Amino acid sequence: MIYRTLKSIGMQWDEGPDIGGDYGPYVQSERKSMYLPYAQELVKKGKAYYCFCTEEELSARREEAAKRGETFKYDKHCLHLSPEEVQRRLDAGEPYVIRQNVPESGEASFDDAIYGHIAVDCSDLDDMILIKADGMPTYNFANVIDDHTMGITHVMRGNEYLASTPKYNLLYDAFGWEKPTYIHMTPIMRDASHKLSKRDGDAYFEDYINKGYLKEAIVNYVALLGWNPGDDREFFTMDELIGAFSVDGMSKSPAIFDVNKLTWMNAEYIRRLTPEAFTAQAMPYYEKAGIDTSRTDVLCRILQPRVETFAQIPEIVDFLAQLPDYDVELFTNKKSKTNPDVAREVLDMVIPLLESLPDWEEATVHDALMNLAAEKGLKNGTLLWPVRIALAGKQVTPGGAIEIALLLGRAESLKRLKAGREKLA
RNA sequence: GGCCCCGUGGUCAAGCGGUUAAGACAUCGCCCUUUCACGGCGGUAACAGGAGUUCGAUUCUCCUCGGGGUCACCA
Repeated sequence: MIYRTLKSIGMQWDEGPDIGGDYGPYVQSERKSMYLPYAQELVKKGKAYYCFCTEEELSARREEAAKRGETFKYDKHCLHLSPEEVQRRLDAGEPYVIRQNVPESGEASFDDAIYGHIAVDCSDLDDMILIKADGMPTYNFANVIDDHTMGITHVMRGNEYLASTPKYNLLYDAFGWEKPTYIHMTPIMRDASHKLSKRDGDAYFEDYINKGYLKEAIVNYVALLGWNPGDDREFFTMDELIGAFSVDGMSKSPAIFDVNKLTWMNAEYIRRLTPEAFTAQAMPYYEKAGIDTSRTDVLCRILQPRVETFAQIPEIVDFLAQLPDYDVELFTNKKSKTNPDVAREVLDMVIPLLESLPDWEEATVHDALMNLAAEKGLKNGTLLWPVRIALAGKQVTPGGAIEIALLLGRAESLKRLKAGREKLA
């Protein structure tokens, strides 16, 4: 899913398990044999040591410490084993792990591109396990070896690693390796205290796509979470994003994901679509709504400025497919100066007028209706409100009476108008 | 609990010792109008709290409070 998502938004990578590259293998299980020699090198340098303490023993001690309200820290017991004893136990095939030998005092630190200098006291650090009893490296260790052997220069990752990075850097120092540039980033949050998480049921990229959001809008919105370009620009294509990006604009504090603003931005993207692009994106939703698509020009005109996500389309146009069962009270509207009595008179004039029209072109329908209003000295609204209600059977519609008439076509329009007149009888 | 990090309106987010504390979303009002939108104009709304430092703190320091992260033979 991650590959799919990255590809669909146009993100590319130079190497990886899927496309290969010069620094492979890229799958952990295919690399397992390369870590032990590095750990042994550390042992030789006195920066690591063999440990024969069992897991059971350790977890018992950990529990005890927890009971006393203390933080458990390995006491370096096995560091003090004599070389001879270590060799003897190794030869005897006793299970062992290799632990990092963290100095008893001093400071471990690094400089993060966003957070600056991060330092922790070595005395607070535990001698973490580098190689497990099964010979596999722990993530902590593999992470360092992999980054170095793969020639990684910049590490961008979640800031949950902020506190443990100084400890990893002790390893770089022990090997005498150059450290990468670290850029720790805040997570995107659901609310003030929970991060956004697909696992916890939060909607993710593909969910939004399925809800009718445009991928460009999602990328644009998310890019602005935890980063700002240094000016007031808000709309970016991927290329513009690449050009404008700088670590300087990244924020130290987490940002809460606001669907509201995403939705607004999506609406902006929709409005900027060409009519052709809009129609192409909207078509599946037209079909879902079961509406006639012979006038996509009119559909686009009324929907494009109104819709915030494509998924809203079926509900908004449902009345086109089928006239809802509506109440005559809908014909009442104070501002348009209309009520059932007025509506009856209006429909009595409009129906024969529309029946007599030579064609059903927009200009023809429009002019006929407007001229009638002018002739009778009626407000446009007074004439058009009843027509729209009879055509749509709904108080709120996208577009006005004329547009709806065009979408419905002559026969259906007249049928609905007459049905409306019936209701008013 | 120890250690690390963070803290400007409801949300995103400028600000980097002196500002009427930007802008955007949301919200409210007005205008436009053929309903609803779109669009235009305007309003409400913030420096978590307390001590310092300084002529002057949103900005620097410390403490408190709040939130997050991390303390595995998981990654």
